Amino acid sequence: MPTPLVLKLARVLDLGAADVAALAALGSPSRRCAAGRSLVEAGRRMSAAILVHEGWAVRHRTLADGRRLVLDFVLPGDICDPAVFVTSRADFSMQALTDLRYGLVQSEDVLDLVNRSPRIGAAFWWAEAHEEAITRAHLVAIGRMSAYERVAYLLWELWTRLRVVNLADADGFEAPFGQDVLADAAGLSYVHLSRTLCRLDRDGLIHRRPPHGWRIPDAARLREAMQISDALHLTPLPRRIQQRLSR
Amino acid sequence: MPTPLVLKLARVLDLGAADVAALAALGSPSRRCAAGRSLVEAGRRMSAAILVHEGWAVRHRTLADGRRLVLDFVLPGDICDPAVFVTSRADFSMQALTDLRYGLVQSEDVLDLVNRSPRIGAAFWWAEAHEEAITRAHLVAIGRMSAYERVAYLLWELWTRLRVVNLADADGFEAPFGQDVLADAAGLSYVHLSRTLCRLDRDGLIHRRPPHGWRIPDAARLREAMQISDALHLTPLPRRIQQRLSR
DNA sequence: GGCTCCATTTAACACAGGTTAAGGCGCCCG
DNA sequence: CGGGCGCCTTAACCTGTGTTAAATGGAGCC
Repeated sequence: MPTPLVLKLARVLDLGAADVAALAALGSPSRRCAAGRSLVEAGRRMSAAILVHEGWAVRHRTLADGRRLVLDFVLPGDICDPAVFVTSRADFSMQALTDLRYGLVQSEDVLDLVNRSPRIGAAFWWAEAHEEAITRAHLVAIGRMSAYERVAYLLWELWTRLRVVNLADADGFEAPFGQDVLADAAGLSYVHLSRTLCRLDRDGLIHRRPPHGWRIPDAARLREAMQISDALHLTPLPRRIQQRLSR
Repeated sequence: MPTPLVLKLARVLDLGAADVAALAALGSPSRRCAAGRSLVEAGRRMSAAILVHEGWAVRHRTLADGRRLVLDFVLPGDICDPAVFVTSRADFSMQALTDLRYGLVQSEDVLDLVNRSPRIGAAFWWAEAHEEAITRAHLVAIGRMSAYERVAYLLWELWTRLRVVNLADADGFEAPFGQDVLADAAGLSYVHLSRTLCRLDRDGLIHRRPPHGWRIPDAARLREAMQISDALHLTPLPRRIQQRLSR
């Protein structure tokens, strides 16, 4: 069974057996972290990238008066801050939503890896660019979409990302968090988030199976509701580029 | 006179004369583009990163029904999409706000540069991470700050970034665009943006000198208004990392 | 100087979403 | 089996921001 990171990268890069082995070894030994704990604290100096093997986390940021925004969800196979080594201090916090299994990749090691193997390098680059694309889409959603569209978008994004790493099935997924987290990701109050979910439910765009099940009865209608098109860079790289990586 | 890119990177990395020369040569020959023209169209395949030498641009995204969000401003010294080579299609559009002088760096060349010189590589990495930090801060601003705080934040961000490349002075800057652009960056209607600017003006946080002058009479009070702390990774990299780049 | 054009401001009104508070419901635990 | 506790939902009300439209003001031009 390939690791989630390999699953993700395999759709973008042609990976040889050696690459797969190298990627599978990334972030060992694995460490654990209990649900609710913070792995990264905004403002702290960071010395390693965090590769999540198993479990869910969020990156978020809290304003002086407690208002919080969830920047994104960190899923298995995600590298939180692949560019640590050029980043002086964390500009976000990271918190485990479930018990977590993860690994660290020290800044210096990232640098060496990237320099030594163009393919692993590309993997880190891609991870960084992917993360940025997600953040940009999120920005558009929060900046210009209505609550209804925005929540539809977030659910679709999660579902899409989970399917890539085989953690969702064709008609829905399990998400281990409460509505407060989703509200902070959507930039809504939890009350209005609840209203909005009920509407999506009533309209048949989603179906909730408590406590944590989200079914998507009609993917096409959900996509239609969200006004934005899929642009998470999940398609394979052009051959031209791939060849340059093979040296 | 160092190029804006060099000015920016010099605060993060210790650059030798050779590095400076290499960076100064990036993105030649320079090309021109008239104000208002699009340089990148969302959904198109991109084949080069764009290094802006002179002038202002924005990256933005438009929904099906015309609602638009400005993702960020592209200033001299900024590399738009340093990670092009791992990115399949543009997920944003880019438009010149003024006449522009810029250069292209072909995807394949980025890859070679990055692999050949660890220092130039780090420069691209840093540019990508910096861009992402800006986007994240923007996300927090739009997601959880009031219109007042948010506009204060955007003006402060522009001012800060411009000072890094010597394009602003100690008490303000010139920004060559109308309120509609700023409104799309703040995720507000232009009417409410105008109201908000007037309030900021009345409160003495900013002073506008038409048509394009923005004075900041009291930087401390502006920062106070914005609830968020500077986190654009503009501080030097740790020595430990720098040493690894010198090989 | 007066006209036109464009960007900005003001005004009046509408509505999405926030706030506060109360109610429902399932789940754990005694 | 009953009580209590979290979480989610509903309701009523309030406010910030959007919308539409008209007024103002400055820059260029005749």
